[in-house]
Amino acid sequence: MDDLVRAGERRLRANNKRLTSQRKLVLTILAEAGGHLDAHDIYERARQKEDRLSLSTVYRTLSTLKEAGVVRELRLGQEHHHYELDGEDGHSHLVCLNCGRVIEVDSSPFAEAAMVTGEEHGFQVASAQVELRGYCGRCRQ
Amino acid sequence: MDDLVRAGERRLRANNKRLTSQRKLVLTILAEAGGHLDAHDIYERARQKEDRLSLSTVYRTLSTLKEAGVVRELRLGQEHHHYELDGEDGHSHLVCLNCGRVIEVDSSPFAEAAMVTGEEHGFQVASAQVELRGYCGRCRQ
DNA sequence: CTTCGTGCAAAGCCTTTGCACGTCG
DNA sequence: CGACGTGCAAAGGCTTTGCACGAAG
Repeated sequence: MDDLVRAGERRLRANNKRLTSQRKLVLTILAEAGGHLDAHDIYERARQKEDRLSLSTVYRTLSTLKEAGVVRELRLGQEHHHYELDGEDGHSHLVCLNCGRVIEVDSSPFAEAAMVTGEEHGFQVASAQVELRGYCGRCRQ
Repeated sequence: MDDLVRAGERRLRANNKRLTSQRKLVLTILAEAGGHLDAHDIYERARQKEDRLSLSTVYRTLSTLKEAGVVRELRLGQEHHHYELDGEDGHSHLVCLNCGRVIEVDSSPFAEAAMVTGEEHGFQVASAQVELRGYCGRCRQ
């Protein structure tokens, strides 16, 4: 988990970005959460840690991290964005239409289809985002 | 193409929704476009047809059509939504990170993986949205 | 030191909503 | 006619931006 933070820090350096306390904080929060958070979540958690961090900085930091390839931006059926650390493993999301729960799953089953589809259209695929909507086990009764 | 409009109209009826000139217009525009449009696109095209249609009505109509299962809401890497008629055929999108072009492709290659992934997690998949990001043929040099 | 990042507040964009009027059925 | 849909304008939520101050390298 700390590794993820360090990897992120290294990547910032590689992109000639300064390593500020705010950026470390955002990285740490994302690593601790493990999953998808939105900008406001991050802001709230930062405040609980008694750190100072403005919401604009959260957005700017996320944007920076996204450009540096450290963070991935998601759209999970909500109106606003969610973010998660971009580890080696891509993962997809199952969104329950009833309770709103989001399950993260391995997306390797989709990787091959993505490659094939891309090639058919002369398209070089950099990343795939798969979102499956439906009903989770609990809500299926 | 007219068939799609008629199917949409039938579906509105089935949902006890009135068939107003504005709703017909939105349906027609979506059918003519064949692909993904955002709310503002629809609004602009309506004005070119010299019809009166407010932007709020576009949004309300899209919301109605979405509930009735006539229209599908997409998030194509842009900040805002896009919409398209929900035909039998699902399709996925290839988004070029360089020029922003969006290519629509058949998504049946992903259907099986979606089923399998869903079942593994006790999840009943209702719909899948796949977005591949990368670089299109033109931009690859 | 110089450049880049931050905080604050204000603006921006897309989208939703309240209200009175118009239209469908 | 009566309920539902529309237009307009205003409000709302998330996100971005301008500016002066503060921190990183």
